[in-house]
Amino acid sequence: MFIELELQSDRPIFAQIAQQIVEGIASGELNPGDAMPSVRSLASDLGINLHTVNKAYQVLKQDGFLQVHRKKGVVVQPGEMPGVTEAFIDKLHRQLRSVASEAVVRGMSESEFVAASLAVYRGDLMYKGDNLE
Amino acid sequence: MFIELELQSDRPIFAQIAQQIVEGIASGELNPGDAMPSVRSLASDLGINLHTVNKAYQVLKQDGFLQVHRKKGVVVQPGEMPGVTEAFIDKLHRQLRSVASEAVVRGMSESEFVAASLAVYRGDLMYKGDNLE
Amino acid sequence: MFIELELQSDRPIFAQIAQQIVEGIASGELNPGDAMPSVRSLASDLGINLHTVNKAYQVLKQDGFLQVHRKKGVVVQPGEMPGVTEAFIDKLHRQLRSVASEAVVRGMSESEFVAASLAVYRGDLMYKGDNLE
Amino acid sequence: MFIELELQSDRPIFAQIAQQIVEGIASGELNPGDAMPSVRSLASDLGINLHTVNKAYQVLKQDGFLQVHRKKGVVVQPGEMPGVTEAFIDKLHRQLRSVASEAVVRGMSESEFVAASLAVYRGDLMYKGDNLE
DNA sequence: GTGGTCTAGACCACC
DNA sequence: GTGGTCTAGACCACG
Repeated sequence: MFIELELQSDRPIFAQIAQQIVEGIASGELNPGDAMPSVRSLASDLGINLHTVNKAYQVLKQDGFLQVHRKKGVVVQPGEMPGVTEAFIDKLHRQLRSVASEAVVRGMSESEFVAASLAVYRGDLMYKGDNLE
Repeated sequence: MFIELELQSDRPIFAQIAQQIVEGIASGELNPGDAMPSVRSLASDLGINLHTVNKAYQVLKQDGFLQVHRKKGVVVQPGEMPGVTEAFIDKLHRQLRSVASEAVVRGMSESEFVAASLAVYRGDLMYKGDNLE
Repeated sequence: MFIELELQSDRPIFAQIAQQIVEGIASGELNPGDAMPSVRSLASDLGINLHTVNKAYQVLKQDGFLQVHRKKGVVVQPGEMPGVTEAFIDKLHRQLRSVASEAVVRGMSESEFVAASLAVYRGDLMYKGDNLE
Repeated sequence: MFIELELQSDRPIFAQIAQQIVEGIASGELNPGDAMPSVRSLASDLGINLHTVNKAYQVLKQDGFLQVHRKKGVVVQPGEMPGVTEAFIDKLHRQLRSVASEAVVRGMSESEFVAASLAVYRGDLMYKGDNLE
């Protein structure tokens, strides 16, 4: 699991970590039940504070993507992943809307926009697709 | 031009204003050359601080969506709107990626995701569509 | 709003704070829309670190009892309080079960146990009851 | 005696064990004088550490629910079970209060709350009730 | 060793 | 002024 941080981004570090873990799950690089590195080791690997890693884990635990297991530490949700909840739909629409309106104003066509969405969606399945041969 | 703020959102108010102005342009509710309300009046209408409105305008001016006109004050870009720059493509991909990976993990199908993107893109053209008919 | 901490309790400080705020809402001492003290001021009042107070606020925000308002800081949920969710029922049963089984073994009768539950439930409405005259 | 652990619960394993033993006594599944499985065998059955089971036994011995018997090893308190001490009343009230106040805020009615308490109390007597008929 | 909690002190964006 | 984030370093319960 490789995580690359942009320390000087406007996006919080913990959010970057959380997102890349989700991407890892989406791509099949991380599988249900897999053990995550301990907060300490990941923090040390990334050269950041353990609390920052911990916050990322907490956020994902809260959303149901990770679980804290008493014996194995933090693991990727071994049971059922959270589904397409109403809250997620809301979030999805809000984020899409913010980016779509700018695309419209900048003159990006409908097909270009949809093509970009599709490409990105498929990109997240890259690894998994490779694994499935 | 109606702007609705969510004071308890995690999204900064100035960003909410900026986005809704872009949406207004996308939908055709705001047209090139239109005069924007003065910082003071908009701030007063929204019941917020002058600085907040000003920051929203600054951001949009910076991106080329607004212009400062000698007599009319702040106006919607009367000339050519900023196009699909490489920077925008990057931003688009980054934002899509963040939401797409979560969609994948939550089990949202490719077609559902693309349909959502399309719906949102078209939603931004709602007003314009109405006007065109 | 008075909060009393047991610094040497096994119960985390942040949890004590969170619970006493909920009790304050239950009793009517805190009403929807009321502004909570800032993390800094409450922390200073209680003689603890601001992060500890912050965590209590975060937990309550997560559960929907508090909201973070961009202008007023942290406020008591002004809209609808979270209802009797399935998750709460689960939590309720788990906690009741833990205490009820011990009550049974210690020979506390059914009526004594129910009476205690009732008394405690009503106790939480003490202030509110007083206010309603 | 069946003990089921939730490894990903926030509740310590030793506490889960201790509670389920108390529940076993409450339900009549475990009777005064009954021999408890040895620390080693129980630990092995549950697939956990010796120390963890030991700690559960220590806690229960401390409270008077278990006793160390010269020959039989650890047994369920053969004499008089601990009664309704003042310390227990305190604990009972503290725990009930924490859950009752949240119930009040969430709009759970007095009768619903009392009904839940009663149901849980009786639930702990399920087995015993079955045996008595 | 793990995660959970707490402290202390700092910088930041926002309003 | 507010809350949000990050760092550094510490202690604890748990397994």
